[in-house]
Amino acid sequence: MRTPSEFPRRALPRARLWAKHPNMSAHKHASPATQPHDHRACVRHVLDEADRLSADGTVRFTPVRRRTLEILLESHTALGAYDILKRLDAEGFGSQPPVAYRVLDFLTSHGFAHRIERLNAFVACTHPRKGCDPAFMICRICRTVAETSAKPALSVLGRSARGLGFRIERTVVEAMGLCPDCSKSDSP
Amino acid sequence: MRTPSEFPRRALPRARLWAKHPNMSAHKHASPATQPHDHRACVRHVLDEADRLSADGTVRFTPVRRRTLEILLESHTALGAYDILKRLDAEGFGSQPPVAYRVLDFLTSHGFAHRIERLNAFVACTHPRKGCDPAFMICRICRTVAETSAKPALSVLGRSARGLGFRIERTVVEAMGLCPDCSKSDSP
DNA sequence: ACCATTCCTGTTATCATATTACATTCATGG
DNA sequence: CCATGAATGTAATATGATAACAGGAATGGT
Repeated sequence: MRTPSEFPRRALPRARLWAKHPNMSAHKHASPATQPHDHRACVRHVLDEADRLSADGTVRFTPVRRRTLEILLESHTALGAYDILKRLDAEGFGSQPPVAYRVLDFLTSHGFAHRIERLNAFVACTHPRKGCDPAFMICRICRTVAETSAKPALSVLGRSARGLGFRIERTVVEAMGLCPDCSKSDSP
Repeated sequence: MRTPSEFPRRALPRARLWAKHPNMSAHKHASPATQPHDHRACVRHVLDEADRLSADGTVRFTPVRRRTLEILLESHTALGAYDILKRLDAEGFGSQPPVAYRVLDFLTSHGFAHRIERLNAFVACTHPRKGCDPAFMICRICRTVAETSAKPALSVLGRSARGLGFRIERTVVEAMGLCPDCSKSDSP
């Protein structure tokens, strides 16, 4: 196994990599994936947030973790765990499935990424914060994923759940269909 | 390969097994899975519907198909494709994955069963009819699945989709949590 | 500075879920 | 009675996910 010092993948000083006690604060939503936007700013925005949280909390953004987030952020499309694993392996990280799954578990449980159940795949969260109750629109052609809020939909569902005595802990809302671009090419 | 005549699994006369041109009609919802109900009636209700559709339409309810539906109907819990396959194999049907996946594909595409994305598993639909836009409440302990309508939630989501130029074709709404029973045992 | 603890990373092996490709059977309709 | 297409069957393989365990690195106490 190689030593971490062989992987100076990022410009950040080591000290900023390790931190504790996160305090995720809400902020304005980023532009949705399907809308034209300044993607470099969009990426920087998320990474800055990650660094900020790293700097003040229990969230430890290690090299693999941060690199994986960067990979996910390259596009707003869903990537499978093995796609990510291939990338990480090629860059000198571990080559075995648990490497990818552990990182993805970290990212999703801290709100930096979401799992798309329908695709068994993952996307970066473009507005990382707690309790974001996301709903996704997934393009069945290009796998682009646009994230919106499921809050209004969930309030309706919650009422129905209470009627049944069911206690909801988490809800998956995923709409499959065509993004604006693919919608044009697929049919009039 | 054994001949079909070796498998007189059902009491129905052969003639009723094959039919064409379905005409699924809506009817009242069955009692939700988490509520106490007459399950024998609940099962009969669905199978009668299947037979009725078999009798007048393109829907061909072959032995494996009908048997699989019966298996799914035994409980309101989600079964994996391989669980079902094991059962079918034991009863003399094929033993390879495509057997199960094809049947499940038939059942889901005709509205007799639903795929639960979160569990990679399947449940019988207790009120088979077209365009039912289901939402599910899934117990994370006993895997019981209660089906309700996602219509109200979807109308909200649809508005958001139109705003993004996204064309929704199908929506997955799955709430994970605790059913009334497991809710009691898990915590006060 | 040293050690203990804990978290993180890595490995091998295995399991679970799903599909492709192709052969055979059977109901149906000419 | 045969042609056709749908349904069923098989083997082989792809894809997704976890269990179990070993070594390394940061942290905290002394």
